[in-house]
Amino acid sequence: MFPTVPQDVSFPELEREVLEFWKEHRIYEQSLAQRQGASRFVFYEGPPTANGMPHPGHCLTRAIKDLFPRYKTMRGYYCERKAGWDTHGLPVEVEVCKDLGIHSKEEIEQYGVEPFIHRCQQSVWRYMKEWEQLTERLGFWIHLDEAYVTYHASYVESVWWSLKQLFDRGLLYQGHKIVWWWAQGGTALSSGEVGQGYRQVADPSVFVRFPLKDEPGTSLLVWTTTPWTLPANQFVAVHPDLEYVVVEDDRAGDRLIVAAVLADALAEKTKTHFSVVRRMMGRELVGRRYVPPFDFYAASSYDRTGKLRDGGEEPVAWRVVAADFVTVESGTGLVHQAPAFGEVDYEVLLREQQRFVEGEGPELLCPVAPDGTFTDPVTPWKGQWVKDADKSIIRNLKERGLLWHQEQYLHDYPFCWRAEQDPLIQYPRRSWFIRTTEFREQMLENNRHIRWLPEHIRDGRFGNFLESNVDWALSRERFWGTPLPIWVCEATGRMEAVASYAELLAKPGVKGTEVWEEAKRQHPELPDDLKVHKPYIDAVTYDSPFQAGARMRRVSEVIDCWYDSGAMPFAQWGYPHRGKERFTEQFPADFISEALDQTRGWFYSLLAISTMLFGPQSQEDSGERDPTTPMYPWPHPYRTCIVLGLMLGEDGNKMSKSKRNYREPSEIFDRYGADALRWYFFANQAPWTSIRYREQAIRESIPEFLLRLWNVFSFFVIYANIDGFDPAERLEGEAGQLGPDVLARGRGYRPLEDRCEIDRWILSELHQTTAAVIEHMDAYDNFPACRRLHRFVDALSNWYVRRNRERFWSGDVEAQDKIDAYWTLYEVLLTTSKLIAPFTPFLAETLWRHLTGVFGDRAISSVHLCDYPTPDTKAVDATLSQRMALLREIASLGRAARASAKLKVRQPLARAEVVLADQTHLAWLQEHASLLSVEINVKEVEFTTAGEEYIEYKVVPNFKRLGPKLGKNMPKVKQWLEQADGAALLRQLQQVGHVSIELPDGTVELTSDDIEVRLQARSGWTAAQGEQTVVVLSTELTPELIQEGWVRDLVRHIQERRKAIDCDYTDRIAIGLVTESEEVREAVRRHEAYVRRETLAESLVEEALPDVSPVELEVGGHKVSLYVRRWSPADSKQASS
RNA sequence: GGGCGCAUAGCUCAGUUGGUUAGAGCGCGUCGCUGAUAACGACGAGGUCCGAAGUUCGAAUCUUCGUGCGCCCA
Repeated sequence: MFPTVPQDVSFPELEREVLEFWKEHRIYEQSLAQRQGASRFVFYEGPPTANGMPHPGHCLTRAIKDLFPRYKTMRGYYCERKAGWDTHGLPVEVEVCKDLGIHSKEEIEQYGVEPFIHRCQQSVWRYMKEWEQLTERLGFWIHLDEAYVTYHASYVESVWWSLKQLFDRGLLYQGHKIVWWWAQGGTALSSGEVGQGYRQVADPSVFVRFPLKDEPGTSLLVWTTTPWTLPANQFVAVHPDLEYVVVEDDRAGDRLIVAAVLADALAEKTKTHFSVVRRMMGRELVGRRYVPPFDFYAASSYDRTGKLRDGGEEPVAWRVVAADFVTVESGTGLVHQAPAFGEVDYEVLLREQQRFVEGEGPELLCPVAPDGTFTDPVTPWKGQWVKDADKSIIRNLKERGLLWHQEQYLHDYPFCWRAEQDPLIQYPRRSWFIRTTEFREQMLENNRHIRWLPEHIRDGRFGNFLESNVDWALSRERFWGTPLPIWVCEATGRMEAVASYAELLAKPGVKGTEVWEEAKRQHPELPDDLKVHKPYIDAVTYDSPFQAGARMRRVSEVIDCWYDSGAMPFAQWGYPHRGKERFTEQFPADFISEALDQTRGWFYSLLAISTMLFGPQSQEDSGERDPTTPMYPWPHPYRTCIVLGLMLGEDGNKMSKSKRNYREPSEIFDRYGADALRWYFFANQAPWTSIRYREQAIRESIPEFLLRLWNVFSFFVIYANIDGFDPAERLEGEAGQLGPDVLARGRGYRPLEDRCEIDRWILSELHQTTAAVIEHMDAYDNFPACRRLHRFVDALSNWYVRRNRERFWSGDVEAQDKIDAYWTLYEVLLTTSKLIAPFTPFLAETLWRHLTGVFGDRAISSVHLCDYPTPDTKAVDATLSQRMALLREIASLGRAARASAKLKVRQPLARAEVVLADQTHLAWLQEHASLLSVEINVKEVEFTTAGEEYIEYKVVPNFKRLGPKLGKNMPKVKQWLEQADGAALLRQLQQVGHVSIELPDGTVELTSDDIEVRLQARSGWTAAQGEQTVVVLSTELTPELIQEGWVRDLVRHIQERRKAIDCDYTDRIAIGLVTESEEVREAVRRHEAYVRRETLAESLVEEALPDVSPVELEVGGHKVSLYVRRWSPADSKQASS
């Protein structure tokens, strides 16, 4: 006996049982163990941060990450799944600062770096439990207890090793980076933080004359909203392809140069008039020298020149340069450049520096201290906060006659998100860079070998990003991160990188390790991982190899945590200090997947680091590639990457907790279950389309798929139990995975070819589905795979079971046809549970365990330990599938025809005539008329291809075939066919084999392959038409047919009563019928056997049953009182006596 | 401002190499079926396939331009 299937199934409840089963029997571990030694399928987990709560978007990522490893495992691969956590970085520091109620770097230092770091380390795990619960509840199989953690010492040391490689190859260098700087707090802000602090303010907007050096009386008119940056001016930028004009200002009488299109608007500003003197393109201005607004620097070096790389000399600064970013949206078309205080300006400086021989080009001029006050040589405002100096600077310009115009300008400007009064400024900081630009070509080449899904990421978003690669700004002036492992000689400034803590300890004259030892003594609970972190690592110094007596001290920075995550292919194993073998086995990854926002994040950091480390030596590396570091062919470190779309909330906005536009994942699991959520993700759209999270759609995946399959399963169990069909009792010995080979040993299991057509059909569908699912999944395309599964379950439920009910519920228990039906459905259900296992692992497991439990230990205990089914091409019968599809279409037309005649299906009809466009399947359909007659409840079905009585033939060209042949004549042929007599045409085709059409430019011969026949029902018939078929119904009703309809109505009412009085499927009943209608009584008498068979009635009497309350019905317009009660053993005795 | 993507039924989305009746689910209405079925089936209403131009015998599909939205960057 199969375990009884619960009446009201609760998927969440079943899933909890499955989770317990998996845990108790370590199914995941077993699934791995049994693939030990098989080819590997390598998966990398992109580490989430447990510092924030997981939301439905994370469920999608984790569901996809689970799907393919499960699939590949069932397909025979060995797929390890090591979890990971991203633990470093500013977000963690910010959380801790929030708790402490502090903000600035200074405040952190006051609080103490040491206790601060301790708090960071603890804060990392804030939502760990939620993440682990979600992971497990979703059914994401991954080794959580062996997760890699980016702050762990072994991880940090791996990162150090990689950085030392880069350092030794000359790929790490120091430069400037222009950052958004909070001067009062002494800290840079991340782009996220800057984004939060924008607000609209009015700033001074000034138009300043920069007189041309060699053309007295003519000035560049330059615009800026940050007057305080004017003392640091180094260039003026123009757009090379923009037209500029020299104008005479009627008011002032001097000449100005501005962008041509802006001239009028500018004149308007000062109510003056410009007369154009001369026109020129921006590029003609390039190189012209001007007098800067202040001479703090120019006084001493205005005439300084430098040697250019391609020969010649040029003044280093205060000249016009070309730049594409110049626009005419506002200002004058000439842009003041202060490279110290603008990121774009700084790029201009870098570009200029590139043109000069090293050391000869312009230097960065920065007369502002980190606290935001002016320094030397800007003596007049020295010590003043730059923003406060604006007014005084403007006054100064005015006094010297350089200020052409001044106004207020409303724009968005960032302020510190915590200290709202403090405007941020762009400010240069010393920073460490990785020379990634030198690997641009290699990264692009590597990228070309990656399989991206969707494809456009490769040449689109990601490719473009690589094209415009800039050096990776690696360092962060923060506290909680991987310390940059570079030690500097305090005397010579020379540096070296260190690859591990052990290497550091082995240095001569090491001191400072006691700081950590002391901390550990005081707080024994501190994890040892902290010793490689600030502040402990900063205390470690050693003797300089560069100068006797000098010490080596670590630089103060930590690194960008994106570098951490990109190092995971080797750092997760602690490579190369340990785990060499693990690394080699698990590199590169076959598959990774994250959301689109990772293009510039993890996808990039992985690719960049791997390309530099494990790719060939770049031509410009100044050092030597370490020969012990392996080199890999492209692509690495990942071969396939599914880029998931972003998930929006219910309202179409970004998911946000405060907007409550989504429900917590845990609640979704409780309401609908993990399978419902997973199926919603997998089966509703390609994973890379951005999706709108819809709870309704999650709910719908239950009836649409899960429940539909469940009902088929429940149907099978109910009848198998009633009939005592027990596969375990029919099958001796080992049952294993219960594949076709095993089932074939079952008693009564007949080879496919002996079974009836509909059994062969559903198995053919099953194998076709299997083949298609495998094909799609091998291409990482879960969406079409799910559609095929969905279609199959629909066919199973709505055709196979529906059309085979009688086989299950009537007849001899041992009849071969019935046994065939059981074996067929059993096999289909088993295979289906394997097919869906990677997608909806819980339902699959429940089905499997219910279906195979009867075998006890003889069968594999979990579907996830089975192999994925393989299609048997011999079982596939494409013609049969096609024919059955046609039959289903005809049935559907039959129902449509009934509906249009308002004849309900319970009313039997005498005849249906099916007219077909061609006779290909005619004979087959005739053989299956009975299937149809039951389905649409007609006594007789006839098929014909000659139905001119009911229909008209319309002949249309086969466009796909004829198009290339006929070309421009296509419309003429179409028209000709439209006008022709379809029936005559068909006759001619059948008899002669072709028709000839005369066209102005020749004759066209058409065979029957060149045309398609469409049918159109003639009016006046109860008919429904498809493209190739018309179904015509005979609507004439005889008294016999009407009576039969009544009886079927009655049977339905009785069945409803059975349900209402809670009868078991096999319970017998007694029926009493009381009606005044002799016609109804006669109908019942005539069909008594049928009624009793259908309703399992032991007795059927024309009187009231004692002690039973009747239900009042109407049958064919006649009142009927119906009495139904359960038949009891006592009744049997009475009856027999 | 640049890059990438998206735009198809009231809603959420499919639509295979261009082929002539553009589909599904949900929702709505009508009818039906049901002793596996919180189901299911049929029918109906609902579409300028974002707009314009082009290529083609033929365009939701290819090209160009434009509009709107999203994301990333500036």
